Amino acid sequence: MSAAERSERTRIDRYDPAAFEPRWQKRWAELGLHDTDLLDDTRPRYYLLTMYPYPSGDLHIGHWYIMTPTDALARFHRMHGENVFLPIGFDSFGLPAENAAIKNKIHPREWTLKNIDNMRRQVRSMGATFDWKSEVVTCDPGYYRWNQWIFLRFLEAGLAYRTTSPVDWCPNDGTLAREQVEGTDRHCWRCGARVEKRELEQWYLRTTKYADELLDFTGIEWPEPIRIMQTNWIGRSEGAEVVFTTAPDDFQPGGDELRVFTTRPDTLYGATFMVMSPEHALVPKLTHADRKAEVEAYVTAAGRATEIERMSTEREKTGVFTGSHATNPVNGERIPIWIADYVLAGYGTGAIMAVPAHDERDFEFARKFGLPIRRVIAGPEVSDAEVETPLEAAYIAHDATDRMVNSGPHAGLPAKEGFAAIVAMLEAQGKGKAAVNYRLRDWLISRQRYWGTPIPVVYCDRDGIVPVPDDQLPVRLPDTVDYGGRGENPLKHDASFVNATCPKCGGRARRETDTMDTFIDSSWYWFRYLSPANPSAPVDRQIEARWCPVAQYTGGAEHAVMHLLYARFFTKAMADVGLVHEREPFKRLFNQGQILGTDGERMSKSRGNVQDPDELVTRHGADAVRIFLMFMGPWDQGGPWSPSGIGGISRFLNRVWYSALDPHGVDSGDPESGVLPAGQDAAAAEKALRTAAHRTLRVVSEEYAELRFNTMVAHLMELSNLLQRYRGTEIAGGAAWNEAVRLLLLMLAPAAPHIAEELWSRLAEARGEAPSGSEAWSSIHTQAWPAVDEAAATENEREIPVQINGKLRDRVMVPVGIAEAELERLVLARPKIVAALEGKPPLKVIHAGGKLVNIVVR
RNA sequence: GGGCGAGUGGCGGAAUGGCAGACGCGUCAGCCUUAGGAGCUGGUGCCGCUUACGCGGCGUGCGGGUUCAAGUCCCGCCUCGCCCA
Repeated sequence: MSAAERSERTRIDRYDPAAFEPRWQKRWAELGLHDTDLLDDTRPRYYLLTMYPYPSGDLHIGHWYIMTPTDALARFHRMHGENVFLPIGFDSFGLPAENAAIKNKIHPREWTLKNIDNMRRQVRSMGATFDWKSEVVTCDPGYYRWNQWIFLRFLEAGLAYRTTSPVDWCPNDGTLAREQVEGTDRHCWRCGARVEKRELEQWYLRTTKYADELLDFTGIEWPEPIRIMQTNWIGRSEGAEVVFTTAPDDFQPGGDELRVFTTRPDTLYGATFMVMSPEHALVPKLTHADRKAEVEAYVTAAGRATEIERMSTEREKTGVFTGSHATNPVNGERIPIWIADYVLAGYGTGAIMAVPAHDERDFEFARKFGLPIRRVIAGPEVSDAEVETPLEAAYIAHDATDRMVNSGPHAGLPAKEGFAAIVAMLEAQGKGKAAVNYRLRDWLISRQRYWGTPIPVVYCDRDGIVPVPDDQLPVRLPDTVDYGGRGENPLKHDASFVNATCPKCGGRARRETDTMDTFIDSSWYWFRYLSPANPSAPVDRQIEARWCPVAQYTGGAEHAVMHLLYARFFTKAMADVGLVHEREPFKRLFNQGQILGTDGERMSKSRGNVQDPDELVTRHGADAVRIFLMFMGPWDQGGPWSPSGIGGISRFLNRVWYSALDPHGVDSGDPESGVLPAGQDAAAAEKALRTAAHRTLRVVSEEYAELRFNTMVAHLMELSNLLQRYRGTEIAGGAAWNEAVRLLLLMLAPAAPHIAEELWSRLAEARGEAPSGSEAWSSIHTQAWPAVDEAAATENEREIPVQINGKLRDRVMVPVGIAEAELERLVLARPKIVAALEGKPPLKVIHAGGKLVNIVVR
C-alpha cells in the first residue's frame, strides 16, 4: 500500500444518502422508469397490487412496512424483463374525515385532500416505483360516479335490493355502524347512550347468491388461514328445512307454518319444544293474551343484548313461554313454543326445533325451564336398556356408529342413514326438504353518513324507487355541509340535495340520503387503476383482459373477511353483468404482518404511538429504512416497532459503499487488513469469492421471489462481509472482485435502489462509460437480473460433520462427490473419532446424502 | 367453547428430519482516531474443566413417543396472539 494509494482513501466521499437519494428519485420520475405502458404486449405482464392507504394524514412506518417490500418485488420483476404495473391510490371516503370535520369545523373534502397531498410527498420519499399516472382517489366524483353506475347495473340484475331489517339505533345519534356500538352493554361510541335495534329500510347487495362460488378457491393461491376464515365466515351447513304447524287452542285456530332449519334431521323425534327469536314475525300472533306483558318485556330486553352475549354458552339461558304449541311433523306430538334470545333472527329462519338431548344450548334451556329431554340418538356404548336413563349432558357426538332410538319406525337405524331417511319422508309428505344454510348474509351497504358515495336513486310518490339515469351521474355530494345535527347525516337536512325530480314522471321526488359503505370503493379499485380516466366505462375490458387477475396482492390479514371477501364478490358480480372477464380478483395473496407501536398496541393517532418515518429517513436515508424493515423478520409476521438496530443497516450499506468505491482501502484498526487469510493464495481467494457471489445470487433470487426478504438481506450482508475481508488484498479490484461487487449491487438494487444506482453509475463512469446525465446512461434498474454461473457456484471441497450416536464429534474436509466407502474409511481413521469410539465397533454408518456422517455404536 | 397460528440466547430472528442459534442489535476486549453516539478486528447460549490450542455436559414452553438422528414428525398439557362463537 503506497502513500499515494492511502491518500486516495481520503478522497472517497462518505456514504451520505441525503446527497443522492432525492436526486435519483427525481431522475427516475423524469425518465418515466415506472410509468407502465399497459398496451405493451412484447413482455410478460405482472400486475402487482398493494392495498391502497386511507389518507389519515401521516404516513407512518407501518405504511413503509407494507409498501417498500412490495416495491422491491416490483423492481425484482422488472429486472426479469417483465412489464410491471404497480399502481397506488387513496381510499379516501370514510369516517375519520367526518370526525375531523365535526371537531375542527373543516370540510371533509378539504381535510382529505390536504392529507393526500402530504402522503403523496411521503410516499415519494420511499423511492417506490408507483405508477402515479394511474392514481385513483375514491372521493373524487370521477371515481364514485362509477360506484353509482355499477350499483345501477347490480340493481337491474337483481343483485341490489332494498328491504327492512333491524339495525343499531342510538336515540341521540341515529343509526350506527356495527363497529360504533361499544361494550357488552351496547352503548353509543359518541354519546354513551344505550343502543337499540330498530327496523329500517336499507339497501343490500346479494352476496349470498355467490356463497357457493365464494367457497371455491381453485385457481387462486391464497394463504390457508385466509381461506379458512372466509370458509368459516360463509358458514355453509347442510341439513333440512322442516315445517312445523301451530296447533289450535282456545286462543287461536292454529295452522300457521313455523319453518326451521336443522343440521340434524335425524334428531327430529327428540324435538320436545320450539324456540323463536324475540324478533320473529309470528311472536305477536302466537302470544296468548295472559302472557302478553311478559313476552313484550322480554322482547324489549332482548333488543339490548349483543349477538355475542346472546350466543354465549356461559350466560344463563333466558326465555318465555308464548302459550302456543306446534305439531311435530314426524310424530304429531304437541310441543310448546317458547321465545328465547339465544335464537337469532338473522340466522336460518329465526326459529328452531329444540332437541335438548342432543344440543348443548337446548339442553341447558330445557333443564332451566323443566322441559322434557328425550334421547333419540345413542352411541354404541349405550345398551337398549339404558336408553331411558336421564342424560347428564347433551350427547352431540356425531359418530358413524350412532343409532337412532325412540324414533318410531326409524328406531335402530344408523344416525347417518336416518338423516337421509327423515329428509326423504318429510319431502314425501310435503313437510320439509333438504336445505343448505349459510351464515353469510347479504351485504348491508346503506350508511347514514355524508362522506361517502350517494346511492343513486330517488323516491317518487307515484313511481316509488326510481334509479337515477346514467346520464345524470354522478349524483354529487353537495359542498355545503352542516353538521348541526350532531352526527346525523347532514344530507338529510340539505333541501337542495333531498328535493329532486322524478326521472320517470317529472314530478316531485325525494333523493336517497344514505351513502354507500366505503368497502364498495375498495371492491373494484384495482380495475379502475387500469383506465383511471376512462369517461365511458368503469373498466376498460380490453386492458382488463390483458392484466387481470392481479398477479400478486399484498396487504394486511385484518381484511380477511371484509375487504377480501367483498372484492371477490364484486368481481363475480361485475363479471355477471358483463363488466369484466375474470371471476377472481387476485391470483396470489400475501398477508404481511402489522407493525405495532413500541407499546405493542396497534399504531393509531388516538393512542399517540405513531412512528413517523420522516426523521429516520433524514438521519439514515430511505435505503436504510427500507432494508431495516425488510430485515426485521419474516414479512408476514410484523411485530412491535423498535428502531434500535437501524445503525447496523447503515453500517452494512457503508461497507458496500467502500467496497465498491475503494477496493484497495485498508482499515488501519485491523493488522490483518489487506492480507489474504493464512493458507489462501490469490487463486484460492478468487475462487472462494466467486463461489460465494454466485451461491448468494442463487439463494437471493429464490428469496426475492418467495418474499423472504429478511434472509435475503442476511445473505447480502454475508457477501458484503466477505468482500470486506478481501478489501485491500491483492485480489481486490481484480476480475473476481469486480464481478462480486457487480452482483452485489444488482442484488441490492430492488431493496436499496438509491445506493445501488449511485454506485452503479459511479463505477460505470470510472470505467469511462456514459455518465448518469447523458442519454446513453443506463440505470441499474433497467439491467437484466444476472444468471448464476453454476460452475462458479460449485465448491471443490466440503466440510462434513461427523457424529457418533447423533452427537457431533468431528468435522472433516473432503472433496465434493467423494465415495461413501472412501469417506467412511477416512472418518474412522480420524484420531478424535478413534478416541471417542473407545474401541467399540461401529454397528452402522449413516451417510445422510453426503451431508453428514453418523456412526452408530452400542 | 371451537378453528388457525406461534413459543428458539439479553433482543429481532435463522435452520428441505441431518453441525441449533445464520444475519443483525446489544455487550465485552483490542485497534484506529485530535475527537467520537464514526470506522475496523475478535469474543459473546448456559454450566464446568483447561496456561493455552482446546475439551466435556446441558440446551429450542412442559411431559411422553417415533427415528441412526427431532426446534422440525406423532400424542397429551401450559402460555400467548388472531379469527369465530
